[in-house]
Amino acid sequence: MPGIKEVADRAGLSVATVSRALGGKANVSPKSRERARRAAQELGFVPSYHAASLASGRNYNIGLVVPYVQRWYFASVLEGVSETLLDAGYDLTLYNVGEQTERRNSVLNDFLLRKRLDAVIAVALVLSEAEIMQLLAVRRPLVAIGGALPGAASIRIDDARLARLVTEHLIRLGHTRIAHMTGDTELNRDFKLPGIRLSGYQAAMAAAGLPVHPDWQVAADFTIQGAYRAAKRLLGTASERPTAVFAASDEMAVGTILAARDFGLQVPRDISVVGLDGHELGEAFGLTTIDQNPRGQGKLAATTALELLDTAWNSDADAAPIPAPDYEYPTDFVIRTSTAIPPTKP
Amino acid sequence: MPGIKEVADRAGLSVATVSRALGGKANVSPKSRERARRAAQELGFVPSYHAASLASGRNYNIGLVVPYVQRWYFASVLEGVSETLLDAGYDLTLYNVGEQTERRNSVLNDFLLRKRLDAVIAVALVLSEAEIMQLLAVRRPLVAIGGALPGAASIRIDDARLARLVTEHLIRLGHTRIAHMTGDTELNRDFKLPGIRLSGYQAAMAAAGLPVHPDWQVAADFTIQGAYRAAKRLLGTASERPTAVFAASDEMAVGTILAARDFGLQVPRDISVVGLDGHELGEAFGLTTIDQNPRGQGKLAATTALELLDTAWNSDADAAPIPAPDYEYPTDFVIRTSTAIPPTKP
DNA sequence: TCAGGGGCTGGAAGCGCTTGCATCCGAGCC
DNA sequence: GGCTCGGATGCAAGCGCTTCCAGCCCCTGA
Repeated sequence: MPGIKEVADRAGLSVATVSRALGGKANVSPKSRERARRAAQELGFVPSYHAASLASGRNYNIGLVVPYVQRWYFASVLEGVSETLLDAGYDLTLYNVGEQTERRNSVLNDFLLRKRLDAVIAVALVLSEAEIMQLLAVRRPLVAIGGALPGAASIRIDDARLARLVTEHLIRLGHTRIAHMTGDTELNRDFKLPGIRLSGYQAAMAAAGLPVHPDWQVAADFTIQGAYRAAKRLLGTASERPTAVFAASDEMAVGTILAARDFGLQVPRDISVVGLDGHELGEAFGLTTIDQNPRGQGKLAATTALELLDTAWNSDADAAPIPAPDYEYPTDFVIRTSTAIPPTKP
Repeated sequence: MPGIKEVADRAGLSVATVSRALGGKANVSPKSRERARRAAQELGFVPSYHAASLASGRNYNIGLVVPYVQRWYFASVLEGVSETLLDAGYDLTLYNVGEQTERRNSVLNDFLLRKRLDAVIAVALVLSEAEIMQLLAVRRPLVAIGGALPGAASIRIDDARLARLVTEHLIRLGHTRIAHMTGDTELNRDFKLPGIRLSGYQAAMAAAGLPVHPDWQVAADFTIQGAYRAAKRLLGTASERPTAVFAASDEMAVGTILAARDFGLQVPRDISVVGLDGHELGEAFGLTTIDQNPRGQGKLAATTALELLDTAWNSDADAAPIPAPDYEYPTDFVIRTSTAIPPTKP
């Protein structure tokens, strides 16, 4: 495998000049640059990232921490981040930490801090203050999506407000018996999202003076199949069946629609269903939802991380800490055909 | 940030001994090892991966190349790989290359060869012989899943045989008008899987002497929503409606079931549907399918890569190339309630 | 004409580890 | 008791780059 030395020899230049030439640095004559390029090309030279990182302190590698790659939201964020980073010539190191706190911690300690990541993007990650301090102490950009981390840059949507919005949509249509399918937090107590969306629902109901029957709050695991089972319970046994369901995710909304169909209920004639996410599947089900475009959020997060890195590298090491931006990502209320006025009493 | 030098000073040992102690190498007295450990602990020392890699040639980093993280199959493989690697203390560098050949190539050239990956796991990746040579030339383990690469280790299932199996299941039930929903290869001509499963279907039909009506072969993009649209075309316009559909993936099978329901067709009374994959969603739909456990395949692929690395590092650099194992992953025929005997003619 | 200055270049010092080699020491042996 | 042997240790040479710094050359302006 050729090293930069071989390239230098072949180009008739010094190692230093070749390094500058290939690295796009200034102070290299066009002629030398071209010679270096050609020599590298001919030898099939590929610089060693490790050596370059060691010498320069830059890694061109950003870490992404997600709890569940399998789920639509996280996979979408991942996709967005991946695309942006790939285009920028950065590597993406993925930490799919799952719900086990233990693994999450070992990831934080053993990996994130090992000086090989330039920045970290954390999706729906809840950290203790000490952990955040630890991460910020290494002076690397930290970007949070789907759950802010104090001190870190963040891309977020106002989940409480959006949850309230969709609930109000149902209320405005005339519904009074509105159920909510929330997220299961048994497996991961750190996962705050379900609680936030739930609070938006409750706020809207309270503001409208509507009762929330305990049976109308069910929990599922954010998957279609989980929601399907939960909705069967909801629609099968609720003493007074709700006329509308707000599911905390589109996948769960779809599961709910499927369960409703199984009971012979027509959506939206007999029951209205709304979700919140913007899942591609929503269209096939005519699902009314709010599109939060997680892929776009991922792209924005990656861009933000890259920008922060740029600023960091172009400023003094002892300069004031860079202020971390906080973006509220725009969302889109998509009204389709899964919502309508409630059925008139038979 | 403390370096190994600080640890050595604090422990009253040499840098060399500390390195050996923390690296778990032999020839270190228990006492020194303990002292080194404690000093490292107290200083919060974290070794620099780059320096270690540069010096040792090991990266503790494995690359995973997938076309679409968003899809169930790939996300599942990713999950399996990720879990195994995390447990082994390895990093996972993800390359979500998408369908663009251009990006795929730049990934191969600029990233994979940059000496920072110990091994590469490629999912459903089709490479030219030259590309494979290039990858193997760097003498790093290469493991393929979902599409073998000549010369590389591979984890695979016999897609043609399995496709034939599910088709035969329908034939055995008495179906003669069996449609097939295949994969869309427009976006990515490299994606061979749809063709292979299609051939299994055709083989089974031919062997049974059954006709394959041109209208009975439709294509979709492997998503529920895509299959839903395609199935609407299939079931809406087919001159003679099929009594059974074999969808090339579970997601497409689900889309087909949804479309059938929209036409007032009951599954399996009016129409039988089978998939092939083992998607978690299958259970909620009573889907008959073959479970190929991609998560398990991912775990096996990671394990294989780690084993190959072990062997490589414990053998001479000039030793004979390590034979690449080829595993056929076991599958599981899951018969549920989406298949039954065909309806009797009205 | 000559000093000054800026653009290029190359030498060499690291970056922070790992590891081959030489050294040292204590235990076991004759 | 002297000698051998092997485990434990430290020294120092890298790993393959980047970048500081000094030096060179040539162009400009006085």
